[in-house]
Amino acid sequence: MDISVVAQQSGLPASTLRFYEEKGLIASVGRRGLRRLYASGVLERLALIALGRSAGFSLDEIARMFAPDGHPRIDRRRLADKAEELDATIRRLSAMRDGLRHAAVCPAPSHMECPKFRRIVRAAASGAIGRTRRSGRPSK
Amino acid sequence: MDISVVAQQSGLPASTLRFYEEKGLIASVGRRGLRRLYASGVLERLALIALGRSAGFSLDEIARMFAPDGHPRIDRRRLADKAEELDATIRRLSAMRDGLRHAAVCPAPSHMECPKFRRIVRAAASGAIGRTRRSGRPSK
DNA sequence: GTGCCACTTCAAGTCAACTTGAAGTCAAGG
DNA sequence: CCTTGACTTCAAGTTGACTTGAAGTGGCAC
Repeated sequence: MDISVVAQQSGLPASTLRFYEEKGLIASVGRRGLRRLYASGVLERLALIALGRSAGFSLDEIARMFAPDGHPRIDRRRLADKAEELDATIRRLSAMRDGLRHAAVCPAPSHMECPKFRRIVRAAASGAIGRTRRSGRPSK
Repeated sequence: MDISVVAQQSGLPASTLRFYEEKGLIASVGRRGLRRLYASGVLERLALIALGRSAGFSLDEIARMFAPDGHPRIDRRRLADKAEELDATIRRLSAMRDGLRHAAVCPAPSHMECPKFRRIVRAAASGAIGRTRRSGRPSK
């Protein structure tokens, strides 16, 4: 398969595929002239990479999850750890969501006069809610 | 208050406070020589900023939430929207967490032989689980 | 009065995951 | 055979939220 085909099938831009190859995340099976040729298995590989990204692994971490032979060698322990991590994030975000929802309908004239709002402000300040790189689309 | 006091009380490095001031997120009440002096209210302000960050607002978005007079003018609609956004993220991460948990204990000899695992791989690939900037500490 | 050192400014660096641009190559259709 | 344009490489740029470094300043304990 040509890079454009893989791009089309995977939904990733060709530049990303080249970038992933440079990073060792995927490999081409050869060249036709200068042009990369990919085996169809690369699509499953890309799906695994997408999965890892969704789960919050960095590209470097994902790269380390493939054995040198190219087969995924996924440490079950790491998965469980990441699940725990996700769970903590979920709890944090849930608290946040509930706080925002309350603030959105709170009848207090100013947010700072609402005890509930002040409580989540304190929680955020104390780091109980915690510093985070965010999820979701950058909202405008 | 001296910048070092604010740093100490807020847990933020002085460099971050200067950066926030430059961005217009906080303001000093004056100077003693070159040194910034902060009113104690800056701590509440920083708490609000921390809250906004936790909720996934960018610094620019947060800056826009303060009226020119310095008072928070938080649009309830934006809060509700952000809560919705968080909720979507939470659902996504929950699916991910469950998938990871299963994979961590799955008895299949290789992950790719487990139907459940293959299902979440497909979900990730199709973008149903979705692209994201991540939460939580960069794991080593 | 004087020396120390916490403060100051400003430019540049960092990190992750890509994207963009310029300049070059070459397989394939006409 | 020759043009076309999708590919190639490599370097540099992007974004957001800061951090770091160099060089300078001045408040305050002595």
